Amino acid sequence: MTRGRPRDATVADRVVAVAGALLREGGYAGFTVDEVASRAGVAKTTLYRRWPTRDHLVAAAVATMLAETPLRDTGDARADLVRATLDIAAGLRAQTRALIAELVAYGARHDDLGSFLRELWTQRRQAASELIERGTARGQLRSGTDPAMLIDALVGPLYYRVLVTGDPITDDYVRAMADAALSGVAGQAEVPE
Amino acid sequence: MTRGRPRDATVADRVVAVAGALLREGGYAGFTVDEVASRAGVAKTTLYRRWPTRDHLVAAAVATMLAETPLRDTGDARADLVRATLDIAAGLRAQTRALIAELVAYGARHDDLGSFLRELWTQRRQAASELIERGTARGQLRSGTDPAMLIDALVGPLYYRVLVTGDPITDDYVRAMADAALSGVAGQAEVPE
Amino acid sequence: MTRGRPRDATVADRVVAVAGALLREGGYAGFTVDEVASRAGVAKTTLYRRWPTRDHLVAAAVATMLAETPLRDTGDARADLVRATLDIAAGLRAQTRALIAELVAYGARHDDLGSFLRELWTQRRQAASELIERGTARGQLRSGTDPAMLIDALVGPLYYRVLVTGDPITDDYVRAMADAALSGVAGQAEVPE
Amino acid sequence: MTRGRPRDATVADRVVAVAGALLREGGYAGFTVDEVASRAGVAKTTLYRRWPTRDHLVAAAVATMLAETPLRDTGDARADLVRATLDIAAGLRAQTRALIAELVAYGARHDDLGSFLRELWTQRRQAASELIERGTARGQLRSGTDPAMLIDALVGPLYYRVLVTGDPITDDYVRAMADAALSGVAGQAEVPE
DNA sequence: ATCTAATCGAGACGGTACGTCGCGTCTTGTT
DNA sequence: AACAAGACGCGACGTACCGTCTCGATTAGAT
Repeated sequence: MTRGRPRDATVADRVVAVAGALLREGGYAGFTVDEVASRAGVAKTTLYRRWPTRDHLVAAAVATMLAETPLRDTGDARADLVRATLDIAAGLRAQTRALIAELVAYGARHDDLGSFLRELWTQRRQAASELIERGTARGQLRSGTDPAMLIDALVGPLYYRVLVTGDPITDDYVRAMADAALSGVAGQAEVPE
Repeated sequence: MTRGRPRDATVADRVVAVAGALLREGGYAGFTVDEVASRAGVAKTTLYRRWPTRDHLVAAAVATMLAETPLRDTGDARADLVRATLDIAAGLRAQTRALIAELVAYGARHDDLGSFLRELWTQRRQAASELIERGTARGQLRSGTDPAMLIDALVGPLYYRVLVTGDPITDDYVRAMADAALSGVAGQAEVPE
Repeated sequence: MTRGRPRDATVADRVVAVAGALLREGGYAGFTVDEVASRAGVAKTTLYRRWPTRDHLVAAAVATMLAETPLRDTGDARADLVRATLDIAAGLRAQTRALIAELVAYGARHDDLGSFLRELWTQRRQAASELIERGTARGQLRSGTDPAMLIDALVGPLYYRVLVTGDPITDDYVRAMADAALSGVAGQAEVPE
Repeated sequence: MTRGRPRDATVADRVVAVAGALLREGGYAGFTVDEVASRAGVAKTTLYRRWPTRDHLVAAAVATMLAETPLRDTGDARADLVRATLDIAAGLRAQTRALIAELVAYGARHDDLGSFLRELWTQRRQAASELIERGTARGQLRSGTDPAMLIDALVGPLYYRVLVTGDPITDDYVRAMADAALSGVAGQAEVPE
């Protein structure tokens, strides 16, 4: 029973695309509502009708930028985890350090964006946790392995390097780190090359 | 080339103190250059003579907030490392998540700040590296341990939790993680970079 | 090309009124854009959208302060001219010397203001010129009278006293001066320019 | 019994020269104490020791800029006055309109500069007055001529054109105006070509 | 076919902070 | 003492962005 002019469905797509581009170009600081509106050929009013705040818009843009890297369960938990870690590393390398850092920062400060991002990450961790548990059940990982800790051990160093030290994350580094984590946290099995 | 009136040494201290206080009170958003200047009893001009940007000032304030956690070498490398990691965890817990994240973000975006911060962190990592090497020489850590990787494995998960997931960092968590890292990474062969 | 929200017509009036008041109170020095905005209940942004510079605003204010002295043509050109000159003198006396001088100074320095003001003055001179020509046609002024020179002779000394010497302009002075000009200049042949 | 280092006599000259140059370049607005000091190779302190205010410095600079055009008494009062008026017109043409206007404006606003300038002008008017009185005594000007009014009639239109209308001041204009003034204010004698 | 109501583009508006500029004072070491 | 150098307090300037508002012009479903 809705009346009046219907919303233009193309607006959201255009805006989010522009927003993402701006974020990549100039980071959070170079991201201006006016600029987004202008580039997307959209009035600010229209924009604020959909996203109540600049940060909401940022969140929307980021969500589409963080493409889901699917987590496959091939039956070999170790190989799958290494594979997934390599994917994450590749994703981190693809983005600007600055953008990731700023997202983290603003996520920490603004609850809107923060809870949104945390939920996004939680989803992925959940999938990984289940994969780990299946691996543990199959005896591929040491029994008693805490999934959360294993994930931290695998992914933590990557974010640490990206955000804090700025050191590069080579695939070799990722493999070595993953092997160590899987031996240390996950068990004593010899490390397969 | 005479010097002119020397800079008032007390200014920096006062300003940084006030800036830190403001940051703790209201975070990045509640941090105003005018307010800092006014509370510190300093002209904005004077302030901008030392820190060219609001962000530089923020960084300076946060840098002093990250208190030096001394790294002791008692002869027991494992125990010292666990101790140091616990200290770092305590330091992270003491700060607001947001502040650390924002500091990281500035460092990523602004090169001068970034190199300043990276150097700050590099210093600490250097000290830890030497401790690890001495421990390896004493046979307390597996030979061939790559210090950088060990440090990443110890500290990375902490920052990851603080910055990304927001999960709490209990001492038990730190100990478990450290044990895993020391068994896992400490036994790995050097990783070519 | 639609128009967007129309400008609030009351803004200009309020602002100019406040600006004039401030000028009268404290002169050019006591005139602050912030203060004008605040007293007029207007954002500084709005203010700068109309007047690109403090000086433009000052000019606008002063321009409205120079009230239109209507020039009547009663049929007696001599009497009308003396009357008008007395009115101008009264207007000059009413203003602060400084304001008029500053207005003139801005006009001299900034071309946009200058042409604006010059046009304003030209309008009045035009009306006076026509009156003079009608008077000449009626034989009340010597034939061949150059209107521009007559006006200069009538008004010039007034501005000179106000701006340069600071001597007072009594009505007697104005009358004597006008008589002299009307006998002297009004009888001169046209001056080639 | 003065002790200590004597003042550097060359300072004043250098400073005033630089100040004058700056005034001519950018007018009152483009005149900065810091810039003067820097260009003159002088410390601001030194500068403020001599001129307590920016305006005092401006006044000093202007004083040297307004070169005295000597007023000669050849025995022919009419010719001498026309000659002097032409000199003044030439002087006005030589300066930037803007600078003259600004001097007038700031003279009107700031008493320091104002009284200084007024005294400067008064001196000249005094000389002219005496010349007029001698001319009157010699019967070359109508008896009862008010010197002040005659001067106003001669010079007023010039300043008016320069400051207000912006119209040019040709020598023909000056002569015609002077003749008219001398006939109107000074007497009925026929106008010599 | 018209009425009606929501949407859209455009841009003005209030607000808050930013970083800059100039003035006149001060505090050094030097001559 | 006077000087060069330059830090300092102060106050205003003009700009940038945010989120709200008020317009006129669309654009469809309801009447």
